[in-house]
Amino acid sequence: MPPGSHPPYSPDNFPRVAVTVDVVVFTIRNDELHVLLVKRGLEPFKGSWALPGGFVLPDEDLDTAAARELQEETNLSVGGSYLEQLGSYGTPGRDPRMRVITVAYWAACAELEQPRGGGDAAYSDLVPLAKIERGGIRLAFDHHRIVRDAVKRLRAKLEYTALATTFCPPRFTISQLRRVYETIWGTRLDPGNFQRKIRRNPAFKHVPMARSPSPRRGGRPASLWSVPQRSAVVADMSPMVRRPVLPGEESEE
Amino acid sequence: MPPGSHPPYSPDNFPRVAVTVDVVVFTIRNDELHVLLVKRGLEPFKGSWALPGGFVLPDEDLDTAAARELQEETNLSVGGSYLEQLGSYGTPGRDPRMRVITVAYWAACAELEQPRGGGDAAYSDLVPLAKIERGGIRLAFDHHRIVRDAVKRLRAKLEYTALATTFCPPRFTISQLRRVYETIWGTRLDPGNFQRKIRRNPAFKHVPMARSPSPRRGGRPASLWSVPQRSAVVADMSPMVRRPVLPGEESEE
DNA sequence: ATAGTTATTGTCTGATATACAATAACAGAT
DNA sequence: ATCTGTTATTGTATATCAGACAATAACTAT
Repeated sequence: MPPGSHPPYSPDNFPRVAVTVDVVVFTIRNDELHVLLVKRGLEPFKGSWALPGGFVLPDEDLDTAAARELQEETNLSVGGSYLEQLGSYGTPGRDPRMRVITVAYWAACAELEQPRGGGDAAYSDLVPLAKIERGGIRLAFDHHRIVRDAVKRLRAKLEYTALATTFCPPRFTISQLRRVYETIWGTRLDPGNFQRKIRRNPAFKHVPMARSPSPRRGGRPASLWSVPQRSAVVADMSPMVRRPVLPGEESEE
Repeated sequence: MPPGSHPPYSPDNFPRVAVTVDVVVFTIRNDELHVLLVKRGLEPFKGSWALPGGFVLPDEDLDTAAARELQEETNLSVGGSYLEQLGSYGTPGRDPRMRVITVAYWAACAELEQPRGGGDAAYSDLVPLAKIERGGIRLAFDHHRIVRDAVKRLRAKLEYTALATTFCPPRFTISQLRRVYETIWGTRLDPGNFQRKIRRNPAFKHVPMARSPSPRRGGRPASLWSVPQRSAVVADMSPMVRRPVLPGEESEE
């Protein structure tokens, strides 16, 4: 067979491959970025943490499969969160049993209830990303790489979209939103400049009359904002500049 | 079966899926952006244009499969071009024969020789993107959507990387590079400001002594530049702003 | 009333984009 | 050699914007 030829293209003659979707679900809890993981109950990697995921069903679109996995693991409708395809991973041997190609997705969610281990997962939980990045958690398959890629994309996307709002409730204060940036980027942003940045962006709408509920430790109550157009969340916005972490600033307080 | 359950995960029990890679190969010819297409010789969509692509081989990584397809169709080593995963497309029914999920890639190449129809393609050719965007070409499967997504990504990536250089020879003039931007964005950029922009970027190195060969119709000869670090091609650069097309400017000359 | 805290607005400075003018360095024609 | 046309490159002025940081505003708690 000359190089470049392919096996005949018929339903009975093609390489045997399984296709799954895996989802990197991000949420913020206690001002820390967390990722939803499941503890594997079966070999291989039994007992390791892994990304929630599973087979793409025979008549299911990829996006649908990812939304279903997200739903199954979080009991959260996709409506309130953001879900985006990250990329596909198919290095031979990534699953020791057989050839598995996974289409990875990532999701940004506001406030998740404590996971209860739905689906076929033995157990699931939110794990601080810092712990994963520090290498404190062994992930199954190539899921460490997938998480790394997802975090990179998340951080990049905050710069030029209003995606940070998906980590907030529908109505939020500008400070809450700033906190999201600071948490995910690990930086500190100037409150005044951030304020202007948001107010100048027409995608953000003032919620009239509304004031932030009970400020925790005093302070002027903040006005509430929302992004009425769901589409505006991913629309380009003038870039939010990512400042480097100042030494000693990480461990403040 | 409760909702959220999956079929048992074993080599003999998983949905039957075929996985292919398709590549959107971009190149510039006569100051026009072109896409490499193949004319299908077999049903379905026999006689239609389609993206070059094929099965992922049993022991092949996804990137490798894409590079192989690129190589087969262009006789071009991947070294001289840029290849990146675009995303996966797996809507049920996108291939009428069976469930096929394709991992799409896109590539940017300088100067392709006239395609000769290698691989299993009946015939291949470079087609002006404008013709595709105008709807003047019927593409097989969901390849129209894939091309649209690839173009979007290409245009976006020019803004904040030095990727435009992959459409140029190893040593190029700043005007050549500007032409690439103008061609792909369909805009006109200020020569003076563009010049400064490039010169200020440390990724671009002056080729000492070298002058551009024979200017076509007179004019001061330009100095030559290169991007020595391959990695710098995809490194962030200060954004190149995309200007809207001025009315009547498209059809100038 | 006072101190402490967060929200919001003002101000200043430096960097950068953009428009556009001015030079520089060539080819070709006269 | 001079003049004209063309492209490359440098200058300049204006507007905008980010970033630092000061000043108010509007609360809570004491």
